[in-house]
Amino acid sequence: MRLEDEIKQPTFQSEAHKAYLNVVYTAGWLGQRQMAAFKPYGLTSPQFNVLRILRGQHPLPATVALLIERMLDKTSNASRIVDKLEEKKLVTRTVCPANRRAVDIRITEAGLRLLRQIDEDEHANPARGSLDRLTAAEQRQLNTLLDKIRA
Amino acid sequence: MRLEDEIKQPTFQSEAHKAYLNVVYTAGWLGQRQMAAFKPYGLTSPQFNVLRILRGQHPLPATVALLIERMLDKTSNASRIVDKLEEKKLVTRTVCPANRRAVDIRITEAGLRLLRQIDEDEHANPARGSLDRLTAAEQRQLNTLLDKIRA
DNA sequence: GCAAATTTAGTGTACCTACATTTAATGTTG
DNA sequence: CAACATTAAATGTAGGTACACTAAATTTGC
Repeated sequence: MRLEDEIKQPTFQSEAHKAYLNVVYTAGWLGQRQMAAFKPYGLTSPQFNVLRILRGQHPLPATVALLIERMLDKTSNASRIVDKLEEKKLVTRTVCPANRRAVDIRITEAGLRLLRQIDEDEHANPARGSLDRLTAAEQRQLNTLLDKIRA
Repeated sequence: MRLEDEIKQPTFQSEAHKAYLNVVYTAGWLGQRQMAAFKPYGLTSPQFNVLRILRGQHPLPATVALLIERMLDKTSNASRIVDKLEEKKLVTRTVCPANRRAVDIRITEAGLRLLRQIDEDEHANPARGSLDRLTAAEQRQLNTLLDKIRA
């Protein structure tokens, strides 16, 4: 759907301004769909993303610093997201023996089971599926353009 | 900068998945820059966006419903954003005489002055300027691709 | 070897989003 | 016109982001 119609704005100052609003609006649009998709599993998007990073490390632990490095949102508060996951018994936290400042965070069996269940549900992530509306060439083009914005 | 490097992930499941992450990551990247740019003026991004909508309506009032319709984030809580702007005397709220359920929201002179000041500062919005790294043709291409994602 | 700097997490506060619920005014309809 | 439904905004609560600050462990440098 055209951005003009979605935010009821018939014209924009410039194509650049429209592109700016379009990136921000589209990310929000995708984010809302992702949030709704994870809700049945009792997870938020940031919680899901942290769990995925931990699965990627498994069976090695991750530290808070490693999570931040790999998260989409660098300023998100990984500590508090891990708090929520720990309350739900999806991760464990233990002081790192080699460096007692750091904390070893590990995904639990329950966490792995939950991710497996989400993976198996084809409808679990309609947000990611939206990208299939683009051809492979268009997806590459989009990646190139976005990388260029952040040059 | 390449997404791979920004989130320290050497490969992705698919080009579609990478494109998905790229849209979300780039929007966050732009959002952080916008937020930092408005900070010196004591505004947050949603507050700025609401002020701009109100200036667009000026001297006519807007209702909360109209703000939501035009905001980038449809589920944001316009009422509470208007609360903050009202505290700062940048907008006024009066019960709409024609429909006493609705509230007429208007930008004040102080609000108009603040927006003028931000407009005049060329460095006020580095986020929007990032889009100038794309050529006009690329900006159009990006808009087309993003609109297609939300088809 | 010890004082100072740095690193690693965690905390406090303000603001925001997501979503359900509430309150009041207005429409609708038998 | 009274009962019910709908509309417009506000509120309550849980979780998240932005950013400054704190506390503890470790590293660095004299």
